[in-house]
Amino acid sequence: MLDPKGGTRLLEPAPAGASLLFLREEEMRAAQDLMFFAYRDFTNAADVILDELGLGRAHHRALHFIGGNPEITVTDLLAILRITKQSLARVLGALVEQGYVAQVQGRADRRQRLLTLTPAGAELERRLYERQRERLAAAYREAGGNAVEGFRRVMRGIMDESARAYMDQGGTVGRRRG
Amino acid sequence: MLDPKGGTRLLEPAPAGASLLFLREEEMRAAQDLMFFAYRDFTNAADVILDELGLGRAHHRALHFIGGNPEITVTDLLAILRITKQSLARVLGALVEQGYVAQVQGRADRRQRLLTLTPAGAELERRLYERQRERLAAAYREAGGNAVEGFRRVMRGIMDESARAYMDQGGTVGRRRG
DNA sequence: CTAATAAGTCAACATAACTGCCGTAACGCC
DNA sequence: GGCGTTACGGCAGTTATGTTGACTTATTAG
Repeated sequence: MLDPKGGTRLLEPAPAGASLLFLREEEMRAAQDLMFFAYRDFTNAADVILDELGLGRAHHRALHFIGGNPEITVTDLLAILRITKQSLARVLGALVEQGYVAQVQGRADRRQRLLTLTPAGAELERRLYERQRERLAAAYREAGGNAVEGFRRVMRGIMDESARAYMDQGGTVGRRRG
Repeated sequence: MLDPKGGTRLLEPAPAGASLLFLREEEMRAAQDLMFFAYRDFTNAADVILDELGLGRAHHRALHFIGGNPEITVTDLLAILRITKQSLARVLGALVEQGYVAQVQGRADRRQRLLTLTPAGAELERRLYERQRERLAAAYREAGGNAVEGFRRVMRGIMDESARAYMDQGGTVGRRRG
């Protein structure tokens, strides 16, 4: 009654009652592989550009989320990246020094140093984005719209509640909207 | 005509004809977010256990792929992980020393040191797997079978050809089959 | 006025990756 | 049977990215 599919016609002899369990385990193991390989090759896509500039993936992540959240506070960015202030400071320091990120004092709260991409930062972020876009777009195209919707749903299910909330706000930290 | 949704009720003035392009860009940016958050929380799932044992994610990855490929050669494992010999040596050394991985000399080729999980290694790998399984299974359950198939197709499309080949062999390096 | 918050900073450390180079043993071919 | 290649291991040094804990300063808020 737990099996909606009914028959279990297997090609190999299987221990009685274990076949569904076995199939699920295979499926979960395969999912682990999917996560590893897809993420590895997705992140690799931008590495050529980063290497040229002597930047790393941490810089890319910062550029990505600052780009998506102009005037984000340091605290909010830390919450998204889930790294420590020190780790971010190193990365952010390099990005500011090299003119990719600008910091301006908050107007409502002058303790804040709001982060925004400079034109150079926006251009770099776009170049990095393009590389990953190529991979993603190709995968989306091959898989089709239906598959993409399924992909979204599963990925959403894997992430934390807080990440889901972030995505529900259209990939922003929730303040502005236009 | 390019906009399938009809109305473009934007809060900001938008360049004419850019709406479809805009939607695709939003979609691709959202996909980057999906990759980041899902992978982050997927890998986090096993961290509690790893921390207790003083191991890292690199050890987990090695355990995972050795578990899925008993008697894998060092060279094959390096090709899967795409790290250098030195990086693997550190991780593998710890796993062997702590009794999670056994090395036996190859029979056909005695230069090889075939890697296999010991019973303790298999048990640890299973504990780590269980943590990630919970997350994946919950996401799969919520999303439904159709979505899972789409997820698979998209993830497959994102990864390299060599990774696809690996997955086509049922998540093995291609030699044995049972 | 005082406590809490936002941000920055210093020092020290851990990890997981990298490079380049060298050595040994075993395989495989001409 | 010798020689080039492969599989594996190891050394030394470097880099990228993360960590902790303690401390400072400016500013906000109760």
